[in-house]
Amino acid sequence: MRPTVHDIAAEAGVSLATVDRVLNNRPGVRSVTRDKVERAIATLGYVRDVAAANLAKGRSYPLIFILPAGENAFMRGLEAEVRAAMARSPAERTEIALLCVPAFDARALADALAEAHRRRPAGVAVVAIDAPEVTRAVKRLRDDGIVVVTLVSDLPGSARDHFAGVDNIAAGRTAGNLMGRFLGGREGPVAVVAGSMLVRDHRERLEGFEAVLGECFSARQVLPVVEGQDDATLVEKLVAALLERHPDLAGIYSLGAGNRGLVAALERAGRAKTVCAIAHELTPHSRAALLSGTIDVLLNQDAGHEIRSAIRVLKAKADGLPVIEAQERIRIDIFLKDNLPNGQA
Amino acid sequence: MRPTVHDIAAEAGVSLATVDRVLNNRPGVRSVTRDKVERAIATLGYVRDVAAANLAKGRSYPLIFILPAGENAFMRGLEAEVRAAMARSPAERTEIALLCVPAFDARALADALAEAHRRRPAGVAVVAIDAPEVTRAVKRLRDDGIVVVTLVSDLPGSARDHFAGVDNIAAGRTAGNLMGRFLGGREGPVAVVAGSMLVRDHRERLEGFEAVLGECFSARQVLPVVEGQDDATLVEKLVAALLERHPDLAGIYSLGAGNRGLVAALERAGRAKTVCAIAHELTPHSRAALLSGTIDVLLNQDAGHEIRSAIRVLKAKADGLPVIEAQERIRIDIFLKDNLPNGQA
DNA sequence: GAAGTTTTGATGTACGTAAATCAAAAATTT
DNA sequence: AAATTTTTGATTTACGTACATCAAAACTTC
Repeated sequence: MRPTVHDIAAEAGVSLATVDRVLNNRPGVRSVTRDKVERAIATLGYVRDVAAANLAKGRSYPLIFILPAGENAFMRGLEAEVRAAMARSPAERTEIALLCVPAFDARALADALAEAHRRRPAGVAVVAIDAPEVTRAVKRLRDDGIVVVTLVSDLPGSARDHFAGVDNIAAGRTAGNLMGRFLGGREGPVAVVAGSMLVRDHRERLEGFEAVLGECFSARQVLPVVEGQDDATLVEKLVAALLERHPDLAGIYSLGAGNRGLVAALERAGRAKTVCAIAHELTPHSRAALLSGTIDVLLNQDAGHEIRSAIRVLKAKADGLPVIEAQERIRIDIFLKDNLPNGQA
Repeated sequence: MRPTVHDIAAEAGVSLATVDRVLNNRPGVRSVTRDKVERAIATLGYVRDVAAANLAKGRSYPLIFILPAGENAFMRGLEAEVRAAMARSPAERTEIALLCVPAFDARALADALAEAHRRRPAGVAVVAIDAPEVTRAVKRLRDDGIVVVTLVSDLPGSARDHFAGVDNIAAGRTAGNLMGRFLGGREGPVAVVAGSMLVRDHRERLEGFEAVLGECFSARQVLPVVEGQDDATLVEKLVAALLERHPDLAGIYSLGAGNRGLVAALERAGRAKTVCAIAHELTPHSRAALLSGTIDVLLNQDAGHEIRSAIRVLKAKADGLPVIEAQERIRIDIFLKDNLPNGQA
């Protein structure tokens, strides 16, 4: 049977109250006594029953999630996962609120963070934009003891407690490696379509992609990146222009959203099968394009894992508990049409 | 505030005892009364506080894990994760025992299952061998109400409750797709090295691999599979022979263990860079070979996820609770040298 | 060694549920 | 209508921890 507070009180030869004082480091315990108790804890291998402790404390965790608004299917997937987490709230002792702000708008995001601050939650999860006012807003939250986790796109210079997202440089490198190998000896340049260089994840993916092509496939020309604002209509226009200007285009790496536009442009130009397309995020559209062969590889981050991980980390950090980094690592899923899970998304 | 049993008693106009009878379907409640209570539960949106319930019940989950013995690095990784779970036992109310049996020995495995049966655990997790005596042993466990989860390699015809492992057909198909694309127009046949056709996961990977090559890369010759018994020494001999017999060998798919032998043979023959090698499971050796370029792609299943998922499922099923299949899906990790996590394994 | 301070003990209540007991009420049968 | 059975209520204890209160003991300080 696992030891309880009573057992360690008996083992240490002190009262329950003293054990409690040590465990919850309340004042009024001589250091000799404290040592006795701590030795008893060690020898018996006592571990606090977190469930019972939470029950007794009646603790709950008010959390705020801040996501970009708009049509971006991946972000809407994230939102769906946040709502699923809300539905689990009673069981997880969380009280989750959701704020949506215009995409790529640092000012609006900073305002949303200030609003979140006013509500005094235990923690905030935010899809960050890499801008000074955002960094400052995060700092103010942290100064008030509010835990901040960045989601999907990080804010490395800031005081954020944790980043729940993939290693975007590695993602870009992976795309570069696959693109290089898939193209093999085939001629022609490679294009890159991003959402915006304002967000760090897109910058990092580009950096990784270009690095690998430069290192390992230096014969391959990479065209200057174009920014589609994660907007399908704009992306379609841009890709159509690229296809027209470069009849020998060998590949496209779409590292942001708006893949409906990418797929439409490729198919309309009749180049779906000849251009190697690598894109990000599994959505109903990108899934269909992968199965049809228009997209060759999809890199994905599991939205459900990201949200659940963020919540675990927020709760742990709010309690001052350590986080097992290895367990919270968000993996880069690589989907070919052969390993597509047949369920959701 | 979330509703408690008291609230639903008040709402339904019955006593606490009656609510308890309904919640834990104890006998002695008229169906009219039961309906009243259930309506109250629905209108208040009551959700049982599982933590408090477990506390009150003092429930614990005796579980048994059965793994193959031997040098197989992946299996030893699984074992390490089981031991890590044992260390977490006090916090998770589990009591985990570990049995190791000789690999590829159906008889020994059936005996181990019988031994597990004798110990009357709440659940058993087992790396299955696809043999009638194993299926029968699993059936006997199930007939006694013991939950059975297969791990890594499934036993589809059996009564097992759940499979915690990857879709091995998809894994084989993925390997086939990548092999086909990586080789591009290059000449030469492809070899397949398995551990044993006795275990289902190896058979399924082979099936998927051959299917994709047949469907999409039908010009490519696939040599007959050779079985290395997951033994590095044997694998090295077999691969060395393959390399000698086929000077134009373009690729090798190693779908089992013993990759030390694969790497050694390739490097000794000076063919490490010219033969495209795709292998399974991230271990210290395979990781090094991926980084050095001897192995081109590693397919991996996360041992930690598998063990943790198996435990969650065993506990849930032991309580008769539903399992969220999507959440328990084990993903196929595809590692290139660019997206290798820098931590463990 | 008396007064003051700090440390410790004893005890009780609470959290939300499980499970048991016994009495009371309601329904059923005769 | 009495006897019997079934259903319901009231109450208690327990799980392991948190937290508060008050009294008793152990230390200081002068």
